[in-house]
Amino acid sequence: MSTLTYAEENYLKAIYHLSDGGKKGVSTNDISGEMKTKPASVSDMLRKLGDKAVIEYRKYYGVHITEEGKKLALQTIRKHRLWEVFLVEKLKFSWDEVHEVADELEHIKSRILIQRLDEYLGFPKFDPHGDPIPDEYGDVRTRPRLPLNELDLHATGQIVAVKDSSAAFLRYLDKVGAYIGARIKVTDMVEFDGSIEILVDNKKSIFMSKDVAGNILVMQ
Amino acid sequence: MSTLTYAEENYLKAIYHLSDGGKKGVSTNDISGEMKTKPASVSDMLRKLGDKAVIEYRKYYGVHITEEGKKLALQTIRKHRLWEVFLVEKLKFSWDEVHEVADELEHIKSRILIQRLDEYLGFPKFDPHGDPIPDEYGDVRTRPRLPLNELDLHATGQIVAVKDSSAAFLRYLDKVGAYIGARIKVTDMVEFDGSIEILVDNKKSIFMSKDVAGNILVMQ
DNA sequence: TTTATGTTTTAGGTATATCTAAAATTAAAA
DNA sequence: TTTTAATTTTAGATATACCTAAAACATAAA
Ligand SMILES: [Mn+2]
Ligand SMILES: [Mn+2]
Ligand SMILES: [Mn+2]
Ligand SMILES: [Mn+2]
Repeated sequence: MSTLTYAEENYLKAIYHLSDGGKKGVSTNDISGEMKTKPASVSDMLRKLGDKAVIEYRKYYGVHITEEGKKLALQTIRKHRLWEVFLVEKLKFSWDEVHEVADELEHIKSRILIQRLDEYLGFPKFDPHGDPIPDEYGDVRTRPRLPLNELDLHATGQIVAVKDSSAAFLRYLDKVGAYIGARIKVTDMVEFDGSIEILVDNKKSIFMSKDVAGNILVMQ
Repeated sequence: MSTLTYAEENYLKAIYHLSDGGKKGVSTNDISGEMKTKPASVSDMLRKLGDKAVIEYRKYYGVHITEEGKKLALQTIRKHRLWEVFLVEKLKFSWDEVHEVADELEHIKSRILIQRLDEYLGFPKFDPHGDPIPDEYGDVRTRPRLPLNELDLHATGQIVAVKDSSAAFLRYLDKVGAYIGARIKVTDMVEFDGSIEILVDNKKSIFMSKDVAGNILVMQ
């Protein structure tokens, strides 16, 4: 099992996410957009990742992640999400501040560090954005979840994650009082633009656009 | 204030240590030995560090660290030592396991991270090896300390730090029962080779070579 | 004061990770 | 089926961080 550089880890993680966990192929342009590097740089990197057998690369036809690549990507994701939990739970970061720092911390190479961190945090199963934390072996316990805008009128559910975890979106959620774990009920729907009104914890009413609702994931 | 790469931070830290905190000049060969890179690579790096004005570099005559360089080196040292405290105090690492990991963690760029970590750890003043942790502004509270082998017979003191913090030496100290904070008394001295016997906490007697004693720092 | 030795620098090369500009390829439109 | 447009790759640069081998330099020894 060859070891990856920081840049290779970042690309592989991007490919894993873009491929929806290895289900779809991913194009050079998609990766370029995600990584904010030029398509020419992506082509270079894909050749290298192909040589290391973490992706299957057919020129001009995009890439698929291999089993080995999936395993390595999940290790990086595990580290990223554990560090996010640490930052929020222990260092009192807010959930919109953790991403950049975790993007650096995820590359620290030490098996024992991650094992001890996991233990120290009480073996958390989800990160501050509701995303599942893979275990040591790369197993992810997924739970069924769907975008809030797909709920029927009067349906109830619980907010379990966000699709968009940009600082701007997370701060907006803080402002209106939506949070992971909140119990919600759809109290109104506007046919015209798909915007909805929800009741949070049987207390607070929030009105939101379809766009916002589409980035909130709920469990029914 | 230009920003440094990981490699530049590592070299600057080495130069700071080798120069005894900026007091002495440092040679290319010394740096080469410390960094385990070739002298030719060191010359390259010195030119770059000179351009960034963190050292004063006169070809063939070694380098001196500048005020700006000292400040930056102390920031890296601060981060290194805070992470070491975290690893030992929170993640239950032993003091001989923390160095390599802290050598990676020290490069994470986030002011707020270090502030919060410092706070979370209770603003520690010394790392697990007894070395002082510089504050945000690079101020170091030093305390007078001398090698144990320089103590007179029957003198008392307290172990406050180790000079050599290699895993082998630290594990040896664990084995014989010497630790930071221990109160000691020199109970015997062998003229011939400088080896000594000390009494730890008025309980345990330890016999050690001059070499070992020279790597233990005490406060009287 | 010249020579020898050790130290340091330069010259030139490799590997990673990026870029721009040009060429190649695929896929869509005419 | 040919042309066009979009995508992707290659070619050639740049920057960092290392290397080996050769040249330059400082200093200690003769
Ligand atoms: Mn990253
Ligand atoms: Mn997250
Ligand atoms: Mn380091
Ligand atoms: Mn230390």
